[in-house]
Amino acid sequence: MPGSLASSASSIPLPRSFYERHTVRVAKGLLGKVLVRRLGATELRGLIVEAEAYRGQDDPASHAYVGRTERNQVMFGQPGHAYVYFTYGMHYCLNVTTEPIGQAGAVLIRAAQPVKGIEAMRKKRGSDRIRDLTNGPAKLTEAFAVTTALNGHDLTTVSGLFIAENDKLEPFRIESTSRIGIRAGLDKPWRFFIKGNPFVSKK
DNA sequence: CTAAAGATGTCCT
DNA sequence: GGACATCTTTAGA
Repeated sequence: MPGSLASSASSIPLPRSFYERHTVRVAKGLLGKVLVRRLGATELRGLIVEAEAYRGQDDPASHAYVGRTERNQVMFGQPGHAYVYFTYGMHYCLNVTTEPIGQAGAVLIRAAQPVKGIEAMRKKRGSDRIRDLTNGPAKLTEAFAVTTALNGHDLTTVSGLFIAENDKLEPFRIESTSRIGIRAGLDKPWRFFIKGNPFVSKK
């Protein structure tokens, strides 16, 4: 698969400074980066193709809109950590924290393009179709075995879960829409995805 | 293919 | 008690 969008060998985590910025900027910046999951001898990799920005007081769609609570506290903490929550009684969602300490912010990773460990993802998902493996926030966490056990996990060191730069990435265009599955804050176009990528959720 | 509805646990008022 | 940053299955065109 030389030259393909999916090829990447980097295992260097993105630095803290990448995350310590305005959440919208981080959300756009994460497109094309590589989500890496290490489970013993198995390594899973996925190219991030869709993400949403959630901020704090100025964002009625955010968990942090109501202020600091036990669930959302990691959104207020150090940038570059995983914020994982459980929703709809059966699903997990993976976010990465943004903005300086004390300021709430997180980016929801909504979809990825499987790059490595596809067979392992198939087993976890119980699905044959590659396109259905990671084309949605809860599908992605299931394929990557992400649960609240990883809530607060630091993503800036090589470990069981981190995000790396992509070595060989073809140019792409970013498209934006309002965020999915929310009632408030629909005016903000804070959902970003790689235009034309088949692994983007919805359509 | 689209649309509708059910499953199910946790958070927060 | 209501809402929920979702997915799957089923029914129908």
